Amino acid sequence: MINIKKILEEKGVKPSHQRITIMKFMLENKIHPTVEVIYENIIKELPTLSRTTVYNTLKLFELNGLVQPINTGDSELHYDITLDLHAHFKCIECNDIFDIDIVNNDFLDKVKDDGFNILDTQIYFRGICPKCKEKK
Amino acid sequence: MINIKKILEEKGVKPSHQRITIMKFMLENKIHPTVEVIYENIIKELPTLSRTTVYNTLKLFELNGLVQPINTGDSELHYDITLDLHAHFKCIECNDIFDIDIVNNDFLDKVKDDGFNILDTQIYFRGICPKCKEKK
DNA sequence: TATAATATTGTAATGATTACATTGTTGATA
DNA sequence: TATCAACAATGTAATCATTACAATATTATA
Ligand SMILES: [Mn+2]
Ligand SMILES: [Mn+2]
Ligand SMILES: [Zn+2]
Ligand SMILES: [Zn+2]
Repeated sequence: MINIKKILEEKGVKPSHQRITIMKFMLENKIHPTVEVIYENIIKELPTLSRTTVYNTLKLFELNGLVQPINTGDSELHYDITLDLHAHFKCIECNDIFDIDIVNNDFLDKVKDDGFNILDTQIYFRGICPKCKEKK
Repeated sequence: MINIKKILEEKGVKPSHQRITIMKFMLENKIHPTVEVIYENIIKELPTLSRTTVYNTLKLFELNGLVQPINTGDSELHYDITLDLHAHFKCIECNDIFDIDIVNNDFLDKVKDDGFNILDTQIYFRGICPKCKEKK
């Protein structure tokens, strides 16, 4: 049983009821949700929740290194609770976003050697996932 | 001297005056421009040009494999006339977007082996470019 | 030329996100 | 415990890139 309160406090985020509930959802549902998805799932538990609070909270989490934003090119921004370097695969059939391990990151060295100071790396694939491929 | 009309026709795009001018700009300025940047640069030459036409034209180019959209996470979409697989580096100081060669793409094989059918690959770095790094 | 097909234009609508003002909550202090 | 300040949550209005749509212009065809 993880202590969500402690996780927030360690990053300097005051653990309000809403923030704890949102962080709990992120930790228990690693599906790269959008603000809307988070809102729809939590509103049952927190009937007075405002969409603005979800927007504010995710931005606050991002600012304090608790989540990272994932831009898949569609209109809504996704958020990822997993912070270590990994790629994403978005299936155009089922719309799921899969985590893809990066086995070796030698390709970063080449960029650094060329004098670029890398602060963030995003690798993103679009295509058809194994499950949807089989269905056809 | 390249024949822009032919480039468009080969992809099944009728070479109107506006489309030729926009394609010419893309070919002569490989800066990953946004719709707004394209519009601001071409309006001098085509005073009656509408922003909507630029939006429509770029979408048409994209649909016909003449450009690819580049999503850097900021509000506006960028377009790239270079279509072969390469990465992008956006400098947070000067906001320039640099092309980064991908020396080997073995990492794609791993994903394909896992049963994913890749249709598009985007690799994106954020950080500080060599020039801006030197200035500090 | 007449007519149909296509392209361009300008304005209005959309929709995700942000700004802002108000209200609510918490925690320290007297 | 009552007061007060700091902070958080809420709801509505504004923003802004993009798209939808209808009107007009241009081009191609007969
Ligand atoms: Mn992920
Ligand atoms: Mn490029
Ligand atoms: Zn799928
Ligand atoms: Zn720079």
